[in-house]
Amino acid sequence: MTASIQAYERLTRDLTVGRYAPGSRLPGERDLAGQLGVSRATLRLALSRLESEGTLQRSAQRGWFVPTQVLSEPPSTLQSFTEMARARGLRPTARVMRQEVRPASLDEAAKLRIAPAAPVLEIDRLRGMDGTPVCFDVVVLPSVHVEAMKDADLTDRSLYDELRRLCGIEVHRSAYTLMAESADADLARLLGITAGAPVLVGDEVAYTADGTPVLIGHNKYRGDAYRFEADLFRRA
Amino acid sequence: MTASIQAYERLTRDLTVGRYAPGSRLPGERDLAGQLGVSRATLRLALSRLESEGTLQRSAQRGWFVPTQVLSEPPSTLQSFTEMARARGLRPTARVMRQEVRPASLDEAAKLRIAPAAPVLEIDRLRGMDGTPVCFDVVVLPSVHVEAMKDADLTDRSLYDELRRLCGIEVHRSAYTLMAESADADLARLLGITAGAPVLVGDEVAYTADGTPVLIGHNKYRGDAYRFEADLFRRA
DNA sequence: GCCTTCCTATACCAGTTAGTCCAGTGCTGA
DNA sequence: TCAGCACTGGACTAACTGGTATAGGAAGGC
Repeated sequence: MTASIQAYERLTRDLTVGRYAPGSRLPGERDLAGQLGVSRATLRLALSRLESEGTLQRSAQRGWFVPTQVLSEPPSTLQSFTEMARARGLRPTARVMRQEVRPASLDEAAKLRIAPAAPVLEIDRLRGMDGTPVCFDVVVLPSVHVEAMKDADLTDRSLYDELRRLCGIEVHRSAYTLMAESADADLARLLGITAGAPVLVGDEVAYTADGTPVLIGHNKYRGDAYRFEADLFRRA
Repeated sequence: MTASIQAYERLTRDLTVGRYAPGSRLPGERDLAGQLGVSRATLRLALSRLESEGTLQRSAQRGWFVPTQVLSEPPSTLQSFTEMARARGLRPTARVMRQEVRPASLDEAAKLRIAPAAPVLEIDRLRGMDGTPVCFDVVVLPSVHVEAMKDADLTDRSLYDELRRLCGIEVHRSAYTLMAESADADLARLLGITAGAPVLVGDEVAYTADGTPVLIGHNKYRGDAYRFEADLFRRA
């Protein structure tokens, strides 16, 4: 049994036993090393291990702290499907079902601020997590990005990543609308649910930092497999 | 990550999110340092950085002020049902169906950060616009507000308004979760829809500016009569 | 003998803390 | 009108913190 493992186990015991209260600061590394009878370098090995498993939190030049069990606040940020899946430890998948250039509808032209019937690229994808289909995803890109994206392979890839890589475009803001609907027969078959089952429908217009529309999104999520989370703030 | 940078980011977030109104004075450096869990010297590093980029203005011997010109558009804003209806030119209604004190469940106690089985006030309301039922709304308030609110008349009134009037409480942030479900028979009858029709279910925990939980909300909206809109921002 | 691995000991650095003292501001009450 | 006073940011200090780099000792395998 090495000294660093002994120090680790001793600290683990002290922490589980409540010797150091949640939120409190541990004694300095020099003191702690003395108390445990090991050198500072050895103690730091043990502390790093405790940090990596979340038992302790380090704060440079301030000390080591016992985490408070306060649930973390989910920030109100825009996460792509890919990022969301990865944050949950799941593998995001995407099967491209359609990828073609067509004229923009009036509504799309208005949202993207382009001319009606100007060419747009529509990409339909069935998205899943760990293989289970979760969402049917339609994206419409304006003419300026058609050339760069019309032959891009978006299978199992993040659209946001490809937009950045191929067009140098960074999505900054997204106007999102959510509603609940019933699945029709086609959608039900794609998502593996029964017709009439509830789906969460998200309509999105994404913009760059300077306010240029980048894409229109239309997502239909399985009601039982997806929830939407956001932080809302009240205007002062 | 140094403590001063953490303090800087926390303040930036609070400012963009509207925690401190434009033109208002921040708490004194000593108070603010305490709130952020950082020493005054470290806080002043963060404040100086915010001043150099124009986010804050200092006034010696008086305090730190938020510039009057708006800094940036805040993320998705929180609108009460009442405000939302009025913004659409509709008359908000609310029929109180239940208003009683009961012990908190384990889950509620955790979310409200109170003791399990501590008394909470549950208020069930059927909310409508121009008389048409749109939403079944359950709110749970923690023990501290039970006395002030337990006999309040919330018929056709905004809960947020009454909280401000009777408890001096201002809701600042709300963590919102949305999902799609099917209406069961009871809910369908209340909302005047058929059983199995899609409903948009919102779960909410609302907080004051200092992070104290104020209420838990559980709202079930008619899928065909309500959409949820938000602006989401991508983390820089 | 020679290498690796683990540990100890020491020193220095930059960031942080707690504390003190100061002068200016703004309110209150005589 | 003015004195008193609580509070503010401004400035500074001494002590302490983790982060990092260095050198050396002890044990074990080859």
